[in-house]
Amino acid sequence: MPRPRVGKTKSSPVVNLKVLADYLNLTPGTVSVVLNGVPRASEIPQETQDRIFAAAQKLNYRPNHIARSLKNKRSFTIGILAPEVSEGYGALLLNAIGEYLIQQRYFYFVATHRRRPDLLEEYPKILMERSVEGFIIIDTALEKPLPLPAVAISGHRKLPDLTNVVLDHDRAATLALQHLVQFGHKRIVFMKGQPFSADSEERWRAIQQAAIRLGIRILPELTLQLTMDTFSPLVAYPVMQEFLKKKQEFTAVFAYNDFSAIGAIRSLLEAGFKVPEDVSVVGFDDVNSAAFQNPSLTTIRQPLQKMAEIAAQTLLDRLNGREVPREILVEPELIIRESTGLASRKRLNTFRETVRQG
Amino acid sequence: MPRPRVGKTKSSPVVNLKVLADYLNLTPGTVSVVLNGVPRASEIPQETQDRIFAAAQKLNYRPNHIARSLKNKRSFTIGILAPEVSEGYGALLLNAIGEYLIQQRYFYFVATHRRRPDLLEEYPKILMERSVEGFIIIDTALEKPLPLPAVAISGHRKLPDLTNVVLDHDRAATLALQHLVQFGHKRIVFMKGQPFSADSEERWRAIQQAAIRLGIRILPELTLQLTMDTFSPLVAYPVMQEFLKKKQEFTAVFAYNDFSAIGAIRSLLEAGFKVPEDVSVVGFDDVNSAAFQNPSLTTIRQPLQKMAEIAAQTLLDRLNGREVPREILVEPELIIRESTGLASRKRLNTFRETVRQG
DNA sequence: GGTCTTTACCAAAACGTTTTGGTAAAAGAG
DNA sequence: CTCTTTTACCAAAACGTTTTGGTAAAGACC
Repeated sequence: MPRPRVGKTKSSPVVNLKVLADYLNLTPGTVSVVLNGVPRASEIPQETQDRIFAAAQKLNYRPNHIARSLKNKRSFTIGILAPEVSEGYGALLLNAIGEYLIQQRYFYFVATHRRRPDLLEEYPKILMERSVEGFIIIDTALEKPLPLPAVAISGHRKLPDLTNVVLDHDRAATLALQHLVQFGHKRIVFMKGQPFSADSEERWRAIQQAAIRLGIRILPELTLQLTMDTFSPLVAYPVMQEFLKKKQEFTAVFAYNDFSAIGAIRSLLEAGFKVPEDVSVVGFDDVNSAAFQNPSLTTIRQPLQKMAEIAAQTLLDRLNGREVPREILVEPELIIRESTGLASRKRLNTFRETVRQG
Repeated sequence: MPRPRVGKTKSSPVVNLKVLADYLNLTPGTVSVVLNGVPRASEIPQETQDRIFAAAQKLNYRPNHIARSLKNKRSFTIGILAPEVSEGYGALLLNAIGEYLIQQRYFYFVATHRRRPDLLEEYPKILMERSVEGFIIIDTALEKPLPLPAVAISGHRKLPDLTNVVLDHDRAATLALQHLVQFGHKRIVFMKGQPFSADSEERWRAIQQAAIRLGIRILPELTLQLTMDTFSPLVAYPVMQEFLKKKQEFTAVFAYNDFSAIGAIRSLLEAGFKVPEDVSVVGFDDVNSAAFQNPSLTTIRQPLQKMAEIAAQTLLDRLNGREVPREILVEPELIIRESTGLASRKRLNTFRETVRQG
């Protein structure tokens, strides 16, 4: 370990309880009691209390959070585990989590494991060395339970002392498919999320179920599997390109998320399809930029900031000894924009032509 | 302060130096010396050292980082100040900073001040209570110097003990304008960044200078001022709408960043303009989704991950006692995609028609 | 004026480390 | 066999808090 050569640039004599107490001709213990307003502070006369507060203000005393944590065994810090701080999903969540936490005087450490199993094993431990009090897990499929209270956003494993904040995927699938059905779509391309993505399985289950209910057939030849580990539109772009080579008939795409929708649209446009005239596309998430795509994205909105807030609040509740539910369901919303439209017979035909001419 | 009711779910007896030492029939001091491999460890015979390491492994001893920080006065934690964790810019930076830091066994706290002066005043102090060793400042115009070493990304104020990591804005402006000039653009709409955005001033200065060099006139009636405090495309959408009502002649837009470019394009398309046939648009930043816009964005790429890494590395160097420069310049790159094209006379005329017919 | 309460504090231990000054015991020197 | 050196540790203090058991001094009471 390197020598501690770090420090204050200005060597202003750091004022701790000791120097504050000396200044007041009191002991640190007394000052601490008053400053923290614990019950026993009532033993101290008002006059002295005023003196203490005044001096603390004057000397600009700031308690050392580290010393305090050591003594109290509370760090007011939580750990966040995520595959990465991604542009849409991750940033939105992190921002909302951070806002809530800082209001409650908590902070967070984030460890991005890039889905590497060794890091997924290691990082929780490092975070615990740092005395985090609990975890928020984002888009991460845990193998083992964590030894501290945790809340998962888009996790689905039932694990001890873990609360899952999950979207109502059944409702989400129904909203999306209903919308497409109403526009007359029958041959719909579905994208299955990457196997490592926490939502993939559950969402796919929900889609299959909704499809049955709505009388839509999910055709293997129209089912695409995402594999690339990225949040960029690249996740779907080549997959869609490959698919188009097979010249299948279809009039709509239900993407795994907004970024895959964006990548797919890009690929469709390059191949000469028009969106939504030839092909309708539905996204998922409603990231900030979805509304500003061209065409703007019809999508299933996940209330991400709300989910983030719920997650943070639930964890803090749990940390402060309250009972919390094992699962919290949040409702999606269908946001209709420009990327979906009628699948008329005529359009289907033009579309066929397009395809045949390649 | 609430009673510390928090804790391990499983009450596995937490193993600290004391219990490890007891287990070994040694004292904590001895064990510490060996485990840390400090020079004096050579006094301890190899056999004992092996015993210690074996026991540490067996009991799964993890040093308490808080206690260690208290003693060593090193927290291996830095503070990040940013207006928010935004979707493009912020997320990209945070991700890269985090990757670098965690490799060096550092972590960060982020405080998002939403440009509120009171929070900008308060948060650095809270972060310092938490014993951060230094700061990374993102897109934040500091009023006063911070009392700890700091590195600013896109900051321009010269302050003591602060290193600025800045883009070469002169080069950036030249690249963009040259590109437009080569395509024959003369009447170019410029966007000035929000006054509170750290890059606004410097970038505008660079643009003005480059314009003179390249013989382009910056016309007041073609100069747009952004004001909205958001990283979403909404930042430019209404501004462009307003501008279009004035029916000015122009063939290109140099946006303040990618999101404002996206918002502007949206607005142009809605008004019936074609991009790039009628109007060319140049963005700035090259966020992940820029390549997947439709049309894909021609833009000035800021090497954000590189800047983030430089910032993190520089701060750590400084913290470990090395000399660091006051300013580090990074080079932009022109990424030519679909949103720019020729401004031919003919096109200008068609464009005029379009405008006249409103 | 002695005893009992109350008031207004203090002293010391503890949290889990690291660091430094010692020191018994063993080994080596003569 | 004594004296010195080396070996292999230990003991205690310190980091900045919080908490708890005390305790002098002042006041109340008879």
